[in-house]
Amino acid sequence: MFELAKAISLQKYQMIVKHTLDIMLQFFNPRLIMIDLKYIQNNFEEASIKLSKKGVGQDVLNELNDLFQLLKAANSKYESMKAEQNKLSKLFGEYKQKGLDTNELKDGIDKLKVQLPSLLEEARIADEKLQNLALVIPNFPDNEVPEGKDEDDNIELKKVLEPRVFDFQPKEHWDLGEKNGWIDFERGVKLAKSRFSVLKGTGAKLERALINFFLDTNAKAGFEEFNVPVINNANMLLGTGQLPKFEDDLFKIDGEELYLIPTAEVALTNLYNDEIIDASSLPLLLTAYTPCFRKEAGSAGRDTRGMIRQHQFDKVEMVAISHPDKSDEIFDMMVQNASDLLTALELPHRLVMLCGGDLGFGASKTVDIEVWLPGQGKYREISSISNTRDFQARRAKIRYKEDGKNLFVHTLNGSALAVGRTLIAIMENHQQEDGTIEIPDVLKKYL
RNA sequence: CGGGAGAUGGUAGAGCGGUUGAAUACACCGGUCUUGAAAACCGGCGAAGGUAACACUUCCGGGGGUUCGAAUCCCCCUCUCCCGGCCA
Repeated sequence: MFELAKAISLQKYQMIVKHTLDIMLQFFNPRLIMIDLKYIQNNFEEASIKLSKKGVGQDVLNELNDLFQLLKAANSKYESMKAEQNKLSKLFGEYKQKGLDTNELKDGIDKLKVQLPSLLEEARIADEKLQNLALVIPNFPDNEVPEGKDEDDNIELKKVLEPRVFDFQPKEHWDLGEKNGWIDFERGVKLAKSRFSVLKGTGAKLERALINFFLDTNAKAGFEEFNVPVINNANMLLGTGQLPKFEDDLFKIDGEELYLIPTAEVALTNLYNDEIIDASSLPLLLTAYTPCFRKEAGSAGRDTRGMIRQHQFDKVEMVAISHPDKSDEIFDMMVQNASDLLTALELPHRLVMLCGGDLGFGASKTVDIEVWLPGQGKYREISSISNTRDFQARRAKIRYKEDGKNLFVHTLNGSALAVGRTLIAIMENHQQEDGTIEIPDVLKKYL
């Protein structure tokens, strides 16, 4: 997922957002979409401890709180004066109807009208400043999320399946891919640029088989299949948290406020953008296959060889829109479902709880699933399941109605699974000494 | 890309300068009736902010303007629908 900016300072925040937000606000009205300011205000200590896990300094929270107070003060000043004006205008109408003299009223209104614009402007500026800052504050991590800086501080929860012992030197997937004629790296680069590749023959068929296998299995777990646009507008990317902070990671359509999605999470979650869902229809379990597009801006030099880190890759994604009371339960189910997919493919893997520093921007809790790659002799991420609690729901205005009240849902997302990396894992784990690859039984009926 | 129409609450659909946050219908929720359900009748029913609760503010696609006052008038933008061209 996205790299979290470390050691974030106020100035850096303001610089990062200014440009993108300016552009976006030309096209979209700035609705009040942000983290829970009231919670921060009422639980300042707790909030700052939580956010420090994600590297947010206390100065940022102080600034946020000050802006919030400023906005409230400016608003109430403006609103009471506006109320006065509305009252007089109403009277004006009545006077006119009765044929009374309105001159005095008009004078009163005129006096108020001189002051109103500056008060409104004051409130508007406070609101804009507040939002600029609030939109780049990451989600609060759960209490169970371990302290830590980076992936070295993540905690292994469990291992599933023992890595196979090879009686020969296992090859890396790029060797196997070329030897079997499944992957053509050169021509992928020719067609687009580096970090693109071409699958062919059985490689291409396996990719398709995996997609179908994943979708079918997810359906059995209760997820409804969707086919969604892979181009989404800026407002949707704002809703799930990719914008404004991570624009550099996205492919943008030239001249339009449209982006290629970096994950189907964006489209699936935002299906319910600005909607109020009846509590009785929760949870909504959604799944979709899409290609995903990422600039990998911060990853220069990493995984340049092979198919691990591409600008375009296939993924089957799960998304859940959940009642707040049920999201932990659903989270566990999603982790289990993703893990079961790997088990069915006979791929050794482990579950890892991400530490605060490695947690994504919108996540309050994330479990990564890492698959064993014998060629590299390492576990590598193949799925990432996150509970964002109400973080995305607030931004995307996804609510549910219960007992007449509108409340924010919880949203969750997780890969099930990254298709290209699964293909790699199959090649490396099920390779034979002669370089051929044994296809797992569950896939055979899909070929 | 060219020509026409439109954008109002969950949906349909009135309103076209004042007390209309918005008629009406359907949907939905509560009640009466019923063994239970349906029907009928009565009542409620958009959202955000704000408040202890009221008050109050904002929102009729988005932005700006006219006016004492705008869902209603004017300008710009976006989107949708119909007709024509192009095209999977």
